[in-house]
Amino acid sequence: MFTLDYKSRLPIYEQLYKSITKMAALGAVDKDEPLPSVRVLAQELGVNPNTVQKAYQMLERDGIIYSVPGKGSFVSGGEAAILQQKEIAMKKLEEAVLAAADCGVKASEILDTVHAIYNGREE
Amino acid sequence: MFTLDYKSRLPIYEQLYKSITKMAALGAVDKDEPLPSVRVLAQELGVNPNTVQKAYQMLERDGIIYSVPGKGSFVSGGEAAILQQKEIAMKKLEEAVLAAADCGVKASEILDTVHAIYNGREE
DNA sequence: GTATCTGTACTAACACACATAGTACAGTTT
DNA sequence: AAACTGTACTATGTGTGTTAGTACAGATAC
Repeated sequence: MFTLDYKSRLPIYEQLYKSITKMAALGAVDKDEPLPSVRVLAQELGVNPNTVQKAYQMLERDGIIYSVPGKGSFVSGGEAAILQQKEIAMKKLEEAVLAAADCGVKASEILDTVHAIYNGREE
Repeated sequence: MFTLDYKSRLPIYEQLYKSITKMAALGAVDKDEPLPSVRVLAQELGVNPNTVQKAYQMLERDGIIYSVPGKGSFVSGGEAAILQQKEIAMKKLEEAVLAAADCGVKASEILDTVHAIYNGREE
């Protein structure tokens, strides 16, 4: 269900956070759908329950999921996730464009790249 | 000369690496211009000489600078730096565009953003 | 030649964040 | 009652980044 890179510089709990946020944003999980329990997911991934809990807490703090003691954790409506993901993407886009411009890349080259990516997506 | 974020998750030696690479790529430092010595720069930045040396070693490994024992460290021609920076920027661009597309951002919106950035740069 | 700079190469120790291990408690479900 | 859920807490291990200190050889200036 999730793919982790245990050797990444990114902490496991952040990888989990990003994974679940992305799934929520893309609609891969439905609203109010239950997530695996802290203990179950920890065992599935081969990590400590504390690590999963940390990710869940961050997700709840940001409105991506909500947790009910005794019942479980569930994905909220995807709006918060979508907005967050879009904001991150646009910020990264701006950074990349500015960096490319600094290196002398022409606007046309950037635009061509964007076109190529969009064309490659729908075929 | 350099701005460091001592609390960043990015190690200081990597911040230094990126700073110097960017300066070399943008022509802010000339070819064969001497860099501050390991010890001097360390004192200026308030860090350990070992940390600076680590950055210099990585820079030399990647052809951004060259070091001569007994003499000092000097910036190479900026070509390697420019190529590397451009490659990084284009890769980030692709990532950002894909992420934005996943969130339902239209191609036109991306293109508008790119245009806005380029227009904002020359005025 | 001496002093002082340079890069380079080590070892030892400290600090911090991440992750683990274990325990405990209250609420929910069966 | 049993088995699950989230939550909270302490203690411990571990790896990485950083510091501290020392040492040596080459280059430069006096």
